[in-house]
Amino acid sequence: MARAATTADAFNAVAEPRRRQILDVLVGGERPVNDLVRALGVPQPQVSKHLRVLREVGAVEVREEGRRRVYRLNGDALKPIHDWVKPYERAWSERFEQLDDVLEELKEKEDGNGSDE
Amino acid sequence: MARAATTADAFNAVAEPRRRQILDVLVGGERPVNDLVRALGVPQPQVSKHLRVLREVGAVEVREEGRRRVYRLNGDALKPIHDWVKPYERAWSERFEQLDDVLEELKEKEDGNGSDE
DNA sequence: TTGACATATTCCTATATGGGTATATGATGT
DNA sequence: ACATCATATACCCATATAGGAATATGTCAA
Repeated sequence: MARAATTADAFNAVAEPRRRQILDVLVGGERPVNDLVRALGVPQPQVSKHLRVLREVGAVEVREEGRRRVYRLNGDALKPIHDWVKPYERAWSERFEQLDDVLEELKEKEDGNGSDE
Repeated sequence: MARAATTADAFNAVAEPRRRQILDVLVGGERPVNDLVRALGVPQPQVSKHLRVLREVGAVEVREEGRRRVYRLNGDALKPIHDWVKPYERAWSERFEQLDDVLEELKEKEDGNGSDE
């Protein structure tokens, strides 16, 4: 089997740097395709193709406005990524390390006295 | 050009569900390969291959212990993902939406009086 | 209608993939 | 030395890709 499709889920969709870049631009508000083309400095067909992928995973939505299509962010689609990576935060967060120290201390104290409950 | 290598960065590495699963197991503490094989219910060669990818992006580290290799998590490698996705949190967070309401209110108040500075 | 503009789609190609299966490497105990 | 356990690697294959280039689709303005 090959790799999962880029459109399989948000994880696969945002694995591509250009697509993250597009989303980063759209955080600043909705934009027509041409704005994105200029912002990324990438040929228009590629931008359209990336937008298709983002659309398919629900990360962006389109609105037709005359001859242009205005894309807007739909951050909800990224929630699974956030939720998944969140627990790993403790690995690099000072605050969590300090919390770990406190918990360690409590545990030692508990181990000290045999009284239970 | 083809898709970026799975070993290109953490984003590409964790796009594969099995690899996220492996990391999720390792959050609970270091484990030899065989434990992972049983935990995932996947043939051993596949687990070893996924571990290779995770090693190459720095998401796990190995320790040799007799004839087994004990893998442990290195959450730091996932920080870029967390950092990237964090700003999108406001899209689904109630708390941020409420903050947005407050800011909106402040903005309207400011628009009301023409006094500047 | 015609031409310019905005966007999407199609066709091409090299490439890396994940799964399956078999085998290599290396350590352990007897 | 040997069989066994633990892990990694090699090989094969179908598949989806990202980029490039060309073109289709659709809208506006004169």
